[in-house]
Amino acid sequence: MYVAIFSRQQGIVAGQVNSPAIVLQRLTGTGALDGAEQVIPGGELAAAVEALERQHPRWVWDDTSRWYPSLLEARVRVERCVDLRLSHAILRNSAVTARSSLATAPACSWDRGATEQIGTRVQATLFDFDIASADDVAEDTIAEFASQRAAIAGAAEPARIGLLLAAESAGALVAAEMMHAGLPWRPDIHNEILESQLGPRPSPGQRPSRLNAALQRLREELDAPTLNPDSPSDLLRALSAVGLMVTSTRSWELKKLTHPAIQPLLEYKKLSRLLTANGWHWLDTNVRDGRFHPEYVPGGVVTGRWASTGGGGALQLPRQIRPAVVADPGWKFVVADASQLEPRILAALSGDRGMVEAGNAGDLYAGIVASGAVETREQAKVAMLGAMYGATSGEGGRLMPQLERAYPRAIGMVEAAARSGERGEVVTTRLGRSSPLPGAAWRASQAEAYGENVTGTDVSRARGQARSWGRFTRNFIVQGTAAEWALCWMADLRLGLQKQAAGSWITDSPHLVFFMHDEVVVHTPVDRVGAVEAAIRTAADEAGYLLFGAPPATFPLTVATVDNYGQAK
DNA sequence: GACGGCTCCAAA
DNA sequence: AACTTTTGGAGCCGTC
Repeated sequence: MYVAIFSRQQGIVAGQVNSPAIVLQRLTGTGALDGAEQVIPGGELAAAVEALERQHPRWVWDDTSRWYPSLLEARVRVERCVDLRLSHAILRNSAVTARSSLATAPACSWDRGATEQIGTRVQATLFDFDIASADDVAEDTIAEFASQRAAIAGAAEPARIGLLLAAESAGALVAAEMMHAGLPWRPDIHNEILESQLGPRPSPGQRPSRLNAALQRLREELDAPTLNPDSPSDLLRALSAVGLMVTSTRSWELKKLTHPAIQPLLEYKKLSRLLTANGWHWLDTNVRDGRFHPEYVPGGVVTGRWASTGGGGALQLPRQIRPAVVADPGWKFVVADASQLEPRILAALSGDRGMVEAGNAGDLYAGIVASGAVETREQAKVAMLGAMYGATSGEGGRLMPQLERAYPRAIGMVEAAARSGERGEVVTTRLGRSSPLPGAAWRASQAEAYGENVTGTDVSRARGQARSWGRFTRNFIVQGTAAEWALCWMADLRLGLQKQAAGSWITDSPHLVFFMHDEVVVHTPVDRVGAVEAAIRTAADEAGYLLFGAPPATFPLTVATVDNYGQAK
């Protein structure tokens, strides 16, 4: 059962605008109307959704981030939804629905970004006096749903793309729920970490004492009393003045040098990073009432990974400050990450039995060594990374022929994806997310390399760009399919936890509080730890099954039950 | 003063 | 000089 939900301007009389009404409309699986619409005042939305939710509908709405946060504020949770905006983005680009009307139609409002859409559409509903355009926006929801269902039905394997859209939509629900719940955060412990590294919190505009000390030592050693180490050009000049010839000021580059200035410089960089990225200012602006509320952006990365935005930097949370993530009294964190996810995904995706078996022994890299393909675990690791990223030189590149002999199907698959990208073609993940086409500049420079009056520079630049796009498409199939696995994992885990919760509110029972590409954190009462761990493992098995069918490929987890996030790995 | 490009670094 | 992917954010710096 599907229920579309959208707003409609009602009772517009000679320039007088009432508050918008909400329309609920039951739909069939093809998007046909199923019964009469229900029109309710905006203020009764939460109650109406809560009542209908008992029938377990799949809510069809334009944008989860527009509807769900206010429902959660009213303590109303939904089980399932169709996020039309996220689904549209996938269907518009996917090779498996390329011939659908949805994909061949001209660009429309569904092709616009989330923020832009919110800005224009909400404005249109609230303030636009033109009744026709207001109604267009509302009715659009049902038409779009029907168009999407037709596109799915027309795909060669509707189940796969259908699963992807369900998982993507479930991910949007998870993101909203995690934003709502927040990640438990102890400002006092965060402050202790900052003070132990930087010194006491300085007054505004002042440098912390330890940072200042490092800066003064650096200036002395370089004999540069006004040096600003935050300015790369300033720093390069000062370094070369004392005979240190470097072309960049990256830390790993500086570590190779021997000079009394290097230690305070690296110290300055480390402390400065901590202060600017996760210092007191970050704490003041991102943590309130003991919770960090990061802003996730599902589908924010071309490969299907999530992005985050809003200054919190949720997906780059440094290990250094994770000890400030502390479970509530009587609660624990169950932290689980999918071990060696991407290489395992490649093994399963390509159906390379040898590589799957190497992984099923436990440690995939050790399994590769055991097969005789390479000599050390470290070699196995750089070789696999090289295969997935497209290393051409260094040890990774050098080991590729050996790896290819041992695992021809796996390596053949990423090589084929790279060649497709170099030709300017799209590649597609297991469930049907396709890579974007390269831009006009890329095409122009490729065409130019085959034209007249070409110089060697033109050709080598074009080839370089082609290889670069090939590395992107090579990685796309692996990173994108891994993201699909993670979405299925999280979607199934969410439902598993919800089932266990037996009707209690999200934050009163075990719930997801953090997600980072291949890792989840569940905040749970101590006595529920065992059941949570079981749900996490069941969900991982289910994700593997959904993507690749019955084993052989397994996706083992590393699970830790901890009081603070810093204790996990 | 706004803006974009650049460098650097955090994560997976 | 590097030669391996995807991101977000802070600060610098030149341009408008």
